[in-house]
Amino acid sequence: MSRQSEPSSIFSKRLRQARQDAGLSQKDLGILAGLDPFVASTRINRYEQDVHAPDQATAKRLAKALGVPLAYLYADNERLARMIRAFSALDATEQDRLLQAIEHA
Amino acid sequence: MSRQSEPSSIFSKRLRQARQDAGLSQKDLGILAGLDPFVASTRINRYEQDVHAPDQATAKRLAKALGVPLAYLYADNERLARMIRAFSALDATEQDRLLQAIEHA
DNA sequence: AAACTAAGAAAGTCTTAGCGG
DNA sequence: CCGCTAAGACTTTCTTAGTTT
Repeated sequence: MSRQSEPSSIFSKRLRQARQDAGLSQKDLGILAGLDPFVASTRINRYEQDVHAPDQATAKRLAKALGVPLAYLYADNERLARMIRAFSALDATEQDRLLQAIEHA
Repeated sequence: MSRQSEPSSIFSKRLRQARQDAGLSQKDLGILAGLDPFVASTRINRYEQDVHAPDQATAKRLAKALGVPLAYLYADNERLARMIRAFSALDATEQDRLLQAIEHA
């Protein structure tokens, strides 16, 4: 991961965006996700800067702490990102109804 | 990553599922994704068994080779997985129409 | 307080060289 | 051909200890 002058990864950008939307500091997000308070700030910072990438278990805990589906953190275009968040806010019945509609379009 | 008797990660399961749906061998998928042919089979195998996890750049190339959005490989429930695939098959106009409908539900 | 960084310690992945179905 | 695996080489992340805004 992480070459010098590359654009930030999708994950990095979505993570920062979602954290700021949630009004959390880097440290607070890390703690919420179950990281040791002494390392929380450093680790979240490195993820957002795309210097390091978390393993899948950590990514899952971050998504949970942020109240977004894990898949949202990997959505590589804005429409898909919006769709994932909106869809996850629906209840099961509405999700099923929507799937029927889309899959038979 | 990877403890002995844990269930496979979301990524592992979706990767295998998508590869089999595409009718590819582990080796062929790896080659399609740009891996060195000499290591392709081993690496895809390790990803599917959740022994190792690829970096984000590799995950992105795998998704592309499989014809699914990167986010699909991280969808942690079946409804969301189906939604991501169906949505990504729509053209931009239809995606926008759908977003309007969902976000104002 | 919040965001950020360097560097050694620690933990991970990758390549090579295979086995068995 | 296909799926799978061990182990040393190699590469990455993590913790500590800070600086900067």
